[in-house]
Amino acid sequence: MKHSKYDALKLENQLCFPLYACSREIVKRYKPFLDEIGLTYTQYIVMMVMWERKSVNVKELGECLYLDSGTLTPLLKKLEFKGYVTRMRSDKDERNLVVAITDEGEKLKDKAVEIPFQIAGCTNLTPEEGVQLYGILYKILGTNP
Amino acid sequence: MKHSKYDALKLENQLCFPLYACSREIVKRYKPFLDEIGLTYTQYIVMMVMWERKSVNVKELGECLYLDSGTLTPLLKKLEFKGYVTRMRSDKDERNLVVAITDEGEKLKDKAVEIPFQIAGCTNLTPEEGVQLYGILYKILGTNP
DNA sequence: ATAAATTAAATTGAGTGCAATTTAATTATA
DNA sequence: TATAATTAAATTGCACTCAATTTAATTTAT
Repeated sequence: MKHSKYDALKLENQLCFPLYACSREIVKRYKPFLDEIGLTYTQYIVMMVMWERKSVNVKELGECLYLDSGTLTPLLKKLEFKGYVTRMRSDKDERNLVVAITDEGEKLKDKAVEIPFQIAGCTNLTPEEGVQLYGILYKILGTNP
Repeated sequence: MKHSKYDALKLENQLCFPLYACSREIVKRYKPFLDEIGLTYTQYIVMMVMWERKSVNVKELGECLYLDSGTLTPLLKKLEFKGYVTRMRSDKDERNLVVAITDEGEKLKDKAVEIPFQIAGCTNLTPEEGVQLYGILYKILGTNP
């Protein structure tokens, strides 16, 4: 096998590329299930936070999801329009926007609860591989660049 | 620890979420290096294919990168405008668009060759973890949903 | 040979992502 | 206490990403 100083530039020698491709691939596999409840993938993970926390401000949401207000502001307006959350400035500090789940949003949880089980079979990872992957990904996320 | 039937909907119990977050995080870490050569991450992986293959059609490129013409067509027009590739219909089959690297595109490779080494230190994974991650990601990509 | 089916790109439109800037509110400081 | 610095969202603008449709070329089936 011939070597060149350019080997490091080959797609097959990258870790970033399969990570990027895999991420998009998995989101694509969620789509048919998310379509049934009318959410995009990003809206779904926002709702996951809402189902757990009931009420958060945009900053906290951004910290949970690694997203900023440029992404979240229009997305939250859509979720508000669909009736799943409310958006109100905080009384204590009017810079903060409090996002709170509605009854409709709570109801959606009962439809969404099936999704993790429906999606479970869509990769062929062993439980050990799942655990490994989880650990490695969070190790990367924990690294300050 | 209390359990609920909604546990599977918690963000911390998802594999897809850290994958999605990690992918975006890594692309973000490439940005300062890619800025120096004036490419976006997606343009960079397209150029990686071009540096290896010299000439491909859009379909092949899409298969390599898991992207479709909706993403590739405008992106390739930008790379053509920058002078790194040419775009020409195939003589044999005019449905195919042949994308070929230019001399300018080849020159860019010498600037880009440093990037994999500059980026190498940006995660704290052990070599074993890198290999594990690589294997697991390609296992997922190889799964037909 | 011609019509029907298939294929490859391009186009369209909705929805992110994100860097950079702006606006408004709050806090820290001279 | 005015002013400066900081903070939280919103806004702006550019670049994807992808489903669905359209257009044009080629194959297949009649």
